[in-house]
Amino acid sequence: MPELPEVETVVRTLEHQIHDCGISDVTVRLDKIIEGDAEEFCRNLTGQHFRRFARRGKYLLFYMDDILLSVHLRMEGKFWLQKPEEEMNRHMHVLFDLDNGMQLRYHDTRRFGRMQILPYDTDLTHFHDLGPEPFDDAFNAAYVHAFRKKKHVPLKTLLLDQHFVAGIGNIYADEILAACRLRPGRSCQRITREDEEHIVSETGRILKAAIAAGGTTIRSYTSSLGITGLFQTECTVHTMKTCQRCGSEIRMKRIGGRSSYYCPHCQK
DNA sequence: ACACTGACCTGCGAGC
DNA sequence: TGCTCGCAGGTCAGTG
Repeated sequence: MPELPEVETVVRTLEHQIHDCGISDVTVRLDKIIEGDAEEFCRNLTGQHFRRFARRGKYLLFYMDDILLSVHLRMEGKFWLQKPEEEMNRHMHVLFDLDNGMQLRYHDTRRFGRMQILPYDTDLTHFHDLGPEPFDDAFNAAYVHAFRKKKHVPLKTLLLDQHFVAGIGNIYADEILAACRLRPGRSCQRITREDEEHIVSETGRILKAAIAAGGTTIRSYTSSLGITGLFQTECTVHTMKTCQRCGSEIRMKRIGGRSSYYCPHCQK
């Protein structure tokens, strides 16, 4: 369940670990992970180097010598940097042999993740029709106002809409709404200008704090091989039993098919 | 045109 | 103990 902060953590960790590493061979063990032809994918990547590391929404972006590799981890995708002789399991679907003797392994129990080769100069502004990055100036109260006025959905659904803003997932959507004291089921038609400003500021504040928390684990990663996020660090409502602010019992309701946690006392 | 639902997948834990 | 069932959730195709 990697959301923006975890993807950012993975990007930074990999940049630290495999910057400028070359790919000597690629093995695809599960074709469906690859968008397009798997053999062509392997051919295109062989001989390329990991030159630059970036993120757009929940997409990992690896700029190679003259192509772009985009990876979406979806729910359970993870990268492992291991020695080729280390034990393999049935969930390791794509293997990148590196010229430093290590192997970068893509692990995904639920097989939802996807990888794609794109032109180096792919326009990221309209990439997968993603909305603005949460830290971009384009994500401001006026933008929230204009977007939400066209929609008739609960606030939770609005925050999860990647066309609205890129990178928020189920956990942070709940946390942002708790910080704004807004119920996830509240219609996005029925909020104030002040609420719009809160949504912008709390989104930025919470995601930045989460990235900073993810950053602390990067250090522990240097001694470990798995690259996963932490992100259950500072939840106030999501999967909690009682509200951290008032002690009320947290309620769970399904909104837009997702479980949504909120405090009935603090959130209106 | 918009909003909603189910499919994609596997592993895990609750309940019988 | 061993089975079934529901849940976990990001995204998109399909439906109303």
